[in-house]
Amino acid sequence: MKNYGFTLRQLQYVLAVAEMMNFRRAAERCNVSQPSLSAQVAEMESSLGVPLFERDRRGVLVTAAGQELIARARRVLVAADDFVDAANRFIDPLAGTLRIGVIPTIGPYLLPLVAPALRKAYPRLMLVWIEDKTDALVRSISHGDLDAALLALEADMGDLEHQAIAVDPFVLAAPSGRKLGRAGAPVTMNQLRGERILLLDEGHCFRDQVLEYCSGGKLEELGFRATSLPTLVQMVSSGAGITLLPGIAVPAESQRSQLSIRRFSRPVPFRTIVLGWRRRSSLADVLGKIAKTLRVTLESDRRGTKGIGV
Amino acid sequence: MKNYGFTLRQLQYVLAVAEMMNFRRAAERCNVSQPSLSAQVAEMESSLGVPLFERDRRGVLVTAAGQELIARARRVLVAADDFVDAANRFIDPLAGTLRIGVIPTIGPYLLPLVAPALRKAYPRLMLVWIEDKTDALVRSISHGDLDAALLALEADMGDLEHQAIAVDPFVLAAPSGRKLGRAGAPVTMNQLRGERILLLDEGHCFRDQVLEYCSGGKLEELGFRATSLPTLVQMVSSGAGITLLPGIAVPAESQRSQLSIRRFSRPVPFRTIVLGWRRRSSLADVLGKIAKTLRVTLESDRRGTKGIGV
DNA sequence: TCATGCTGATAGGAATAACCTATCCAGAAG
DNA sequence: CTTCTGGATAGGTTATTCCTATCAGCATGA
Repeated sequence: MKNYGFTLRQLQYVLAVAEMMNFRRAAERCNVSQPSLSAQVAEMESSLGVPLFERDRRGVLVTAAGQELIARARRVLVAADDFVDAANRFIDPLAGTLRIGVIPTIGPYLLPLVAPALRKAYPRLMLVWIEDKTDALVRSISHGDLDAALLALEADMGDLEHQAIAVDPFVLAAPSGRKLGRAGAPVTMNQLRGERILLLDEGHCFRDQVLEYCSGGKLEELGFRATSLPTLVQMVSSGAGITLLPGIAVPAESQRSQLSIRRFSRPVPFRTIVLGWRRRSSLADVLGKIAKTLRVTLESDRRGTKGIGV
Repeated sequence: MKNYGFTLRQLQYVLAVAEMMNFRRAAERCNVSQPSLSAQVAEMESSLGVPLFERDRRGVLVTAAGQELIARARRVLVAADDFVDAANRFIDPLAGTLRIGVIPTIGPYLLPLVAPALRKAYPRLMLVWIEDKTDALVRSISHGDLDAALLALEADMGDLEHQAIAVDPFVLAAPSGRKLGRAGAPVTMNQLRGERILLLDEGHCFRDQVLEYCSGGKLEELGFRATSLPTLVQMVSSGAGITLLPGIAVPAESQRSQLSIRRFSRPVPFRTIVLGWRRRSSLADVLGKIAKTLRVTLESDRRGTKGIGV
């Protein structure tokens, strides 16, 4: 039986240094004295035979070997986290804290709809929601900083396991004066030719989807950034152009008087909202249950308000 | 920064107990005294709050939680192994030992062809070959007992990453007297109807492929087991029936005088020989290089002897 | 120029964890 | 009723990990 020559704690220390790029702050973060941490990191480097950091007087540099090994160290700790999570779930399967990410074009609209149902279904489960763009969330999940995320299936989700929650059709938002085909009839993609289509900021997967669907239209790069859907809608209602909106955002965003919301003709553009998590996460079955709760909640909700669905 | 409450060594101990189903032998395997191991396992259980084993007087039972947690513990250690491997490769990228599995219908025929080239290309690399059936090899890889394996792509390889090495067309082996269509012309699948097709033992992926290709033929379950291709060929040459052979085995197995080897007409049945390894293995790039060496060696070899290829 | 503040490394001693040998206790087998 | 085989317990030793205090190199700013 081989001796690993390093401990989980040493891996934590190395990770902390890599993250903080500073031994003192890393030590603080780990609740140990700086000499202890220094000693452990040095011990680890000598037992591996490879230096991970270059100690310069003004800070820390990560060596090439360090880059590679730190990523693998993180994997070890993610697996270890998973192990303790699994153990805890044997004590109480539906207790503890879940950190769930959600993208900005879903979060503000979906969470109010589902939060009460989740609280009711899992009273001992503390849900923490973190809003960020898809790629940041996916990275956080694989680093073990998040347990799951609500994403659009159509975006690049990396290697996540997932379950569908809802289908979210897109609609057209135009200034209320603007005529597009026969009033009330579904809008076709052709009718968008020549229109100024306003886009969300870069990094939003919803922007990418709109770009793909509207590749025929005249896409407008704006002088300033539309950092959120409310901003975008504000611009549309003041006559700057038209835009697409996810159906889920309509109830909240269509309150504006200057705005006209129109359905698209088939094939209706849409996205699939999914809950995704790390492959082989110990939380997989709890997350599966939560996904189901979300799906059921939204389905029954849809029958009431016609908010989401195709 | 959280405290894991357990050490890598404790995980090793738990794994050893799970494998040996006996504390004393597990301790021996870990080179510690039985009380030390017992104490560490108990310590771990209490810090997790979940018992992993039931100590019965006549041995050890694994609890339900144990089953689940032991699998996850193994993943932690596989990640840790990977970490040390990665570190070692920074010391010398092409040194060390690689344990490579190979299936019985490939090993005896392919290894003699490639071993000299590998020794020449990677003189500081010690290659250990382990022969077993596909599912056992795949399991060993994911347990970290093997680094890679030579398999048929058409079999169920689980979640392995892989690179193709060669395409291996199948041929027909019949007793030399037997007539099938025009002599010398390629044999069609239809001409096999009514023939007694002998099959390899269960568990060989080659058997499954033959079953799939010949689903129209009259497949013979034999009274005794054909545990290897030489056995099978022996039976064919003594007139018990016909069989399919992988092309790679032809040079070695066609020496028998009573045997006639025939090509198939298009579409020629074949398998794809690949080198597969654990996803995100730290050895991925070394294994990639080895795969390339194998591919190149076999290609140049083929141009010489017409052994493999389509 | 010289104090000050920031890096990380070093020294010595205290606390903790891991280990060993010897022994114990309970059930199974002879 | 003894012996064997399972694992748990006791007490002392060794190894590891940690702490505080201090050092050394380099930058900044008075």
